Amino acid sequence: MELSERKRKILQAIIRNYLETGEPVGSRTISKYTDLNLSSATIRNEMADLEEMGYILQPHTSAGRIPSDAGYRLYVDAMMLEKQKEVDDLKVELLDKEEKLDSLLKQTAKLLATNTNYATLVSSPTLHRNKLKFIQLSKVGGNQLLAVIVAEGNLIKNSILPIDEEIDDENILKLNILLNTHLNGLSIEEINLGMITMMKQQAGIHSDIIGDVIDAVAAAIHEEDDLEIYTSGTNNIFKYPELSDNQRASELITTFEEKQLLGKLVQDTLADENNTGIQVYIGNESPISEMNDCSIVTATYDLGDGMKGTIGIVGPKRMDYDKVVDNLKTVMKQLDSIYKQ
Amino acid sequence: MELSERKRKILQAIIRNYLETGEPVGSRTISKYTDLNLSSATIRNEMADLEEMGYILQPHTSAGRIPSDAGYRLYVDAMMLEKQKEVDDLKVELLDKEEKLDSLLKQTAKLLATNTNYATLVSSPTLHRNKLKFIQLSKVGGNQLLAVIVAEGNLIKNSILPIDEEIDDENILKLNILLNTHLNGLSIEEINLGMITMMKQQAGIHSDIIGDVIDAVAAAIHEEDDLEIYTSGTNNIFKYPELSDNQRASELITTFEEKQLLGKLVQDTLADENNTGIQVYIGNESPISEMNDCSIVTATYDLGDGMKGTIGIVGPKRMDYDKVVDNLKTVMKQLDSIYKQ
DNA sequence: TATTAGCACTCACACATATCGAGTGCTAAT
DNA sequence: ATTAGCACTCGATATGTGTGAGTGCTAATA
Repeated sequence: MELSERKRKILQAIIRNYLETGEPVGSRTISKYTDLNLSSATIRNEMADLEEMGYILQPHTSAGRIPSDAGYRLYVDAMMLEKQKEVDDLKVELLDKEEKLDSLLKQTAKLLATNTNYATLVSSPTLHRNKLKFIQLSKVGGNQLLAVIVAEGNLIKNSILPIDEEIDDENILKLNILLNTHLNGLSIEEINLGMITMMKQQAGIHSDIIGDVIDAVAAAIHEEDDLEIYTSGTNNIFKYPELSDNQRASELITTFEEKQLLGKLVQDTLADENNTGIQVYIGNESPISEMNDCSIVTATYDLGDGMKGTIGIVGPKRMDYDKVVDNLKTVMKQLDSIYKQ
Repeated sequence: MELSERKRKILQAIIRNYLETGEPVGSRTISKYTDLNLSSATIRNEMADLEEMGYILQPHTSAGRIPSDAGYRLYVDAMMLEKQKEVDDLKVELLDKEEKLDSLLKQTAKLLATNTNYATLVSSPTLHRNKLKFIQLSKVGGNQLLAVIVAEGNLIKNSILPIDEEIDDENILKLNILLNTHLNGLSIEEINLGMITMMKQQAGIHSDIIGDVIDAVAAAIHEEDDLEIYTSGTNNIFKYPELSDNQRASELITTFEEKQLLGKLVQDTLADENNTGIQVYIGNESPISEMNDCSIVTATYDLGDGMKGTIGIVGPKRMDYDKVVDNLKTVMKQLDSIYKQ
């Protein structure tokens, strides 16, 4: 069957209405709501068609219609197309400049949560792709070394390395020079076994201990530093009855607390390179099965120097996509401008 | 009125039963439950007395009785007294040795949550009271310094200091020596304005920039580094109907997400020095008003070197105090032994 | 005097029943 | 092609009715 212009309008009206009320929408409502000047009976016929086509469904026999995932998808795609032209300057409270990146990201999550009334998450950038800027070993206590690793974007990682044998200051100095001359400027992915054996050789393997330390530093560099994810407004899910029955709420809360589950989403978003910056997952499209009753809108922020991360907004399928996308765009713009100074 | 031995037994029976079932307890139940061999009528009389004394209450006229906060308090105090003697060796899965403190604490929270079926929180130690062990400044990039501050217990803090003017390596070396000779071994609280001006003088105020850097380091040291709090098992609150209506659940979830609210609890617990290690807050006794419908059991862990933190377990007022206390004690013991190696 | 049997009473809760109204699909008229 | 009209469906809401666990009180009992 063909999706006529009229059907499109009716579908859109149904969705708009449902987004607002959360109640199934009846034919009479649409008959008045739109400027089509059609009777409810006609609408009913069209609705029957739309149902057959899979864009809407009836929760039970004598109820109105609600949008199906496919219906939402159609709607969202159309909206995104609109938005591309639009350079909407939404008034959103400004993010404060924060000295620390993590405060900034936490604040971002909070701002979006209060603004949109949905649950939000923001991932911190990981230094995997970043270039090493600086490495420093220092003695702390008799049998421990502190390794400080700084990557571009001033992402810092500390690691305490236990050592078996005392190392004198001179050797530490040598090691520092060795490490920095070889590794600076490389991205973490580029540091492989070859590099490491090469360094060991150059250190002159006069003592095992030096080799051990080099290994330890390499390990520290590669160590999966667990992706930080900040969440906010989890409690917002209680504002939407369709998400807040005990079963569902419990699952969602758990997902938000066990942040590593959200990692999937973050990776998924970052992986998709060719996107315009904003992605929408509706219901089952979500990479996180616990969120199959939700919609998720994500965006990738880029603060330069390889500092990329993900912002996500999670709400009911009938979320106000329009508002969410606007908010995300505005926040991205703000993040961008904060970085540029 | 006097709290006779018999009344005490009846009260205890009521509480025990209510802890299990969560339902108001009737006189007939108690008549059989205990070995007192009293008829339900007698029990009823005693119950009327207990109610007058404020230890139990009736949710509505024709219902059984439930314990009041005062009743719980009596019960818990008696139990704690018991426990003091008891060296209970509960079988609780072992914590793994983790290289990183934060993983260990996260794991602790999780273990306790799955074991007890309540929500848990664990605070990381703060370095306020700890002695400085080591400070290091390094240049990263043209106009930025990296300050690494290590305190006893290997608590590490990084701070990027922006500087106006280039500093040469020689001066950085001098600064490092100056900072370390003066500050090492002091606790953060001991570093005051006097110290700082003293250092500035000794540095010879030949250049403003040195003074600025010293100030920045001092600021970095004192900077409130926000108390990390790890939570787990928040979803457990849904297992207790008295906590999981939307209103209450939403509040609790928010409290657990906005971790700084939990800070109050942590401070409260740490402040109380003279305790045996475990504290119980029942209902309104809680320092967090959002948790007035809950009970909270807290303990202070001490990994030595001033690394103290708080563990908390939050559940309904009818929580299994016995089990919770046992679990906490066992976990403390395990933490202790992990540290000692 | 302390305990208990007995009885009238209360009240939440479960269940059945009736009513209402928003919504539908279908048919026949326009 | 559109629409008025009508019978029908079904969730939601209100209403009535029993049921049972529980109570307090009184009078009998040990």
